[in-house]
Amino acid sequence: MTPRFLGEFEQMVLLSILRLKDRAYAVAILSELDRRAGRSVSRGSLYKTLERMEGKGLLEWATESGSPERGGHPRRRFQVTARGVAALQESRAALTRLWDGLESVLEGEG
Amino acid sequence: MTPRFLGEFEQMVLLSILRLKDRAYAVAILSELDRRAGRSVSRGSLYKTLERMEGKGLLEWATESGSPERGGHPRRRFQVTARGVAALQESRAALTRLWDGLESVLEGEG
DNA sequence: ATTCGATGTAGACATTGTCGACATCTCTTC
DNA sequence: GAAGAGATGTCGACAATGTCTACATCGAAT
Repeated sequence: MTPRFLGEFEQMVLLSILRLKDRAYAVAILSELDRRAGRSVSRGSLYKTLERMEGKGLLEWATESGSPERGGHPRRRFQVTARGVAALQESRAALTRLWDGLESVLEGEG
Repeated sequence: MTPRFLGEFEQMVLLSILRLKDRAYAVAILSELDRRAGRSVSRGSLYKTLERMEGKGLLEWATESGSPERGGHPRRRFQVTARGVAALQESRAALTRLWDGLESVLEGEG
């Protein structure tokens, strides 16, 4: 099993977790994705991707027991592993190299 | 059918074509992908992706009749459409927004 | 108990990513 | 002029990702 490349959604999810630091809960990731990347997906989609990436060792989570105000029941806090960070760095480096020199074409908002 | 996002490979292929300008032939794209993104795929993989993106209007091609020195038989020259460029801009903008502020984490080469 | 809001799970299916094998077309070279 | 070789391109199959909807739970407020 070759350590394949990150899918584009996987990349965004990992990035969102990193941004949220210690506040990376599923729902928060969902809204970060929506606000930052204009990407709104269902919870199911997110969880599936989260599970798959856990299987690949790109992220991990800790289950926290019920918190007060909210629904008061356990939820998971996600965290990107060192391996996940490395994968992110590679993806970024590759894209950066491809973008290099194309700024004039790639600028502008559609 | 929602005008979905670009897959990560699609993104790289489009970018390679843009970089090659008027020299975007299949084999050239393949080596650009390899050199710039460290991504080596088979010709079959590339053609499949090219066909699919043509179907989505992200790129187009012109068939050139046999050239001298080479195998002397027709080959296709690819070109990214306005729509493809727009998709590329969106993907880039989304990633940029997610990366913003994470430079310290994303730098370094694994 | 019933409903509600916050979570998480399961199963199904569409889209992308990836190959290897096969088919063609010319130019060489016997 | 048939057999190879090199450059293209085409096909069919299958694995990996992306995506949804429906369903199950738990605790709080009814």
